[in-house]
Amino acid sequence: MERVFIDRDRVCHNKVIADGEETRMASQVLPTHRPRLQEARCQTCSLSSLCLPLALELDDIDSFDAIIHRRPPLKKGEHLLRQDDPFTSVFAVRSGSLKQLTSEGDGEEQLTNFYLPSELVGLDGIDEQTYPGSIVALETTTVCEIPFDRLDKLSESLPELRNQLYRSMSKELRDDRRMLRLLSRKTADERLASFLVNLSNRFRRRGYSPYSFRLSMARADIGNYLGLALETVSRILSRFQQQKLVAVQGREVHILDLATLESVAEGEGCR
Amino acid sequence: MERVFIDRDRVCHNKVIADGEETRMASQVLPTHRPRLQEARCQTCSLSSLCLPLALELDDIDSFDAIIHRRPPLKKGEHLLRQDDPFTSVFAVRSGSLKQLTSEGDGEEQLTNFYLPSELVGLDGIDEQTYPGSIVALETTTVCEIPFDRLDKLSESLPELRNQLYRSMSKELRDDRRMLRLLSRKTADERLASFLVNLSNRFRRRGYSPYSFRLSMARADIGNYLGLALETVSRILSRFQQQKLVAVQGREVHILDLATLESVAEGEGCR
DNA sequence: CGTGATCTTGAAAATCGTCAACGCCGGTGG
DNA sequence: CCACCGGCGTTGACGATTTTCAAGATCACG
Repeated sequence: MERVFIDRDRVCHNKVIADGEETRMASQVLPTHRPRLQEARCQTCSLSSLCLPLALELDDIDSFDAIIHRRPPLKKGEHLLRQDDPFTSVFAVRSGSLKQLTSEGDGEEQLTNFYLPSELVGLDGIDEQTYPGSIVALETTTVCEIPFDRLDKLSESLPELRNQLYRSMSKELRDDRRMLRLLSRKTADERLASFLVNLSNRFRRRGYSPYSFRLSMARADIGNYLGLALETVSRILSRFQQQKLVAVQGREVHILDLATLESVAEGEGCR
Repeated sequence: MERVFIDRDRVCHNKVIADGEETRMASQVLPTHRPRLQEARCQTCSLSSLCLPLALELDDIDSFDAIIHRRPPLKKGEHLLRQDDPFTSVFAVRSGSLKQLTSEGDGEEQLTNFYLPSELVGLDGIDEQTYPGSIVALETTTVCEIPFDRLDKLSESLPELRNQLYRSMSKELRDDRRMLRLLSRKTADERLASFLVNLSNRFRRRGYSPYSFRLSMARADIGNYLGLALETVSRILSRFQQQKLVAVQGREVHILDLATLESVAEGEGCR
């Protein structure tokens, strides 16, 4: 009756935590003349190798840096923006994490994305000039605001920047397709495994341990995102734990057997 | 036991048929010197108001038109490109329709998108410089090939073109989010209703009847796309027919009660 | 230390998938 | 022209993964 694991296919695209170091830097906004929030510059940002200015020359980074607005940190649960707000900017996550919530008609909200440091928020607002979902901080989170009209203008003269922008959108499209596949063809076990593997990969890319991390989202968020009831998420995590694939307590995750987890995510194993 | 309809929420993003008139124009490729396949120009294309050059001045359309390659029509079942082919171009659908198939690992293929006339194919290949899925014609289909490097170059000097490109990608992102929502939270009935409503809207936008159209895809394709077994698709279409929401015979669809269909898609009605 | 949010676990219900058989349509070939 | 064949679609019955409902347990924060 009970399957050890389940399987069929693979991957997904999700996103989580990582309290970046730069949280400190901007975390207290002094009264009067703002103590150079701006001193956080792209040139010194530890994410610059992952972020939009990735391919730019130093001089060009300066131009790019000049159009950025740093924002005071968002606290857990605060909105960066709300669904249907007019589109003005895209945002790069500096530290912390965000979720995107979309509600249509009356129905409840669908969690359509998690955003981690270096990722761009808001690209899906360009077309209709409004944001298609609300963006909410999962923890203390800092973002860089990039006014889109100025970014567009700048991308005219900086082919590398333009290219990076195209690539960011393209990557998001590709990730979405993976997610479609996950929701359409994967079992609950495969979804959870995919989710964990994806997180692991994203942490690795950012220089964090791919084996130990803290989930910044609740079980309900995970379930909402993966198209599962939160109880199902909980149950399967427990089972993965029994099977020694992971050690989970609360939101702290340790991946014990990444290889097997990957094969579960891919739908190999049984069936 | 049997629910009349089911419901919760709404929308999706899919695509279908419409044998454009320009199919004729390019449909026989004569031997030697090619009978001016090129005579199909953006300036005379009936889709120009929906397609990339949408916002361009006449002169600029000429520049754009100059980089386009027209291709001989694809026959039903033929590949426009295959998954993992190197990314070189994006394609605008002139007539007919296409589907995108993505296979990962060993698993079977997931149908991730349908493409209708005026829509752009291949934008999700920019990032990794390979196409993330195969593109297959659902019927006789003609496309315009747009080499991406030249498009990118041209977009440097044509802000409207650049903008339109951003918007196309952004729209696809937004549609994907809708689709995520569909797969994640909607019942089978809601999915089918969403699918039909979405098709209806897309036909309307293109000047075709939103009430009568022909599906260019098989039930299996619809099921694959919506994350349902093809039997489920069939059953629910039958039920919709009983309920006088639609009249379906084979691939011919007549929408009888669009309003109710929309409310089913939105998840209103019961529950 | 208490209170509410979050998480876990159990049992029952239900939607949907799988298996299977049958019918329809179009095409091909005799 | 008719018959056979294969692809495609329909319908039924059964089974099962997952949801729902419910009750506790644990955690986090004040």
